Amino acid sequence: MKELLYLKDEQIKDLIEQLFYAYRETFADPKKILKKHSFGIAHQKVIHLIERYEGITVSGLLRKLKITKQSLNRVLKDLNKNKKIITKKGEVDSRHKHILLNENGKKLSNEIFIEQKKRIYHALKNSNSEAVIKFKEVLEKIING
Amino acid sequence: MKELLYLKDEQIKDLIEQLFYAYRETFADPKKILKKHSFGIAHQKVIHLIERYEGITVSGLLRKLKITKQSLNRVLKDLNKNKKIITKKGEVDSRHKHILLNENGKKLSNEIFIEQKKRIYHALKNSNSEAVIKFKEVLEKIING
DNA sequence: TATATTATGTCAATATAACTTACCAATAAA
DNA sequence: TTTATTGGTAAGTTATATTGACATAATATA
Repeated sequence: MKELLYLKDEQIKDLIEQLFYAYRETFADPKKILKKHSFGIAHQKVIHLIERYEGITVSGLLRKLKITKQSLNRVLKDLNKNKKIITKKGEVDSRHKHILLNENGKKLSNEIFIEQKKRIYHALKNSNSEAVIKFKEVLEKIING
Repeated sequence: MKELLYLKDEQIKDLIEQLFYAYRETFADPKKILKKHSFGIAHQKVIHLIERYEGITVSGLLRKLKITKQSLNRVLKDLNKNKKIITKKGEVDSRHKHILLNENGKKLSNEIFIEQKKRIYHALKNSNSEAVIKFKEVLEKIING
């Protein structure tokens, strides 16, 4: 039977640690830009999701972020007050509130992405396409338990 | 010239998002165990590092965690009060304080790891060794900017 | 139609993890 | 001897999130 070195505890611990560093660094990169707008990592994540899932509802955000609505509401209020988002009442189900970035928000979203992109871009550029595919595959498996 | 699909913005955004989910889920798994000891994710990270780098110094932890010493000190005090760690004055440089887990701490560290391991283990088990190697390679590149 | 559920919002209090600024003592290095 | 490093501490603040309770409107279901 083949020895599965990468299933050894030390390897797994190493991976857990690296996952932490990779997450932290990736999400720390746009800090300065956020600070200029008095925003933090919570706003960053919400902006990211609104950009990617245009028209996402409040409950949609809650499911993705896994935070309480009180917590999310603070962030949405900030984004609203600073004129980064607009909302639209659901046409089918008028309880739904769909959230979108306005021009101002799109601009900020892009500034954030430019900063965050650098690190990932360089990492992927220095890897081959197969490595990137494998990387995403493993990530996916980690997420889905 | 070859189209590098994985370098497209949408792919990079996807990856950023997945990195967040993977980190969050991985570090959320041992929550219940930590709660039993009135510890949080900050304690979890410190315990992890002390276990992996036995005898690590305070400044060593600070470099890895990238937090302030006031913040770290709160955690170390908690771990001390709850008899999870011991400290040793440096023999070469007596300014250094080396931190180690005692039996109690090792036991807790292991309980935490068992929970955290499941998710990663299954992800790796369902990937081939090459995928795992590639995964770590890309992670490393992300960390090192 | 009456009732239950869902989606959203809000108030109040609390917790966790971090921060800033400042200062101090011991030790080691230049 | 001056300077830098290592560690500790005090006081106050901020960011993000929590719990629990309550409220309104809209939709779904019995």
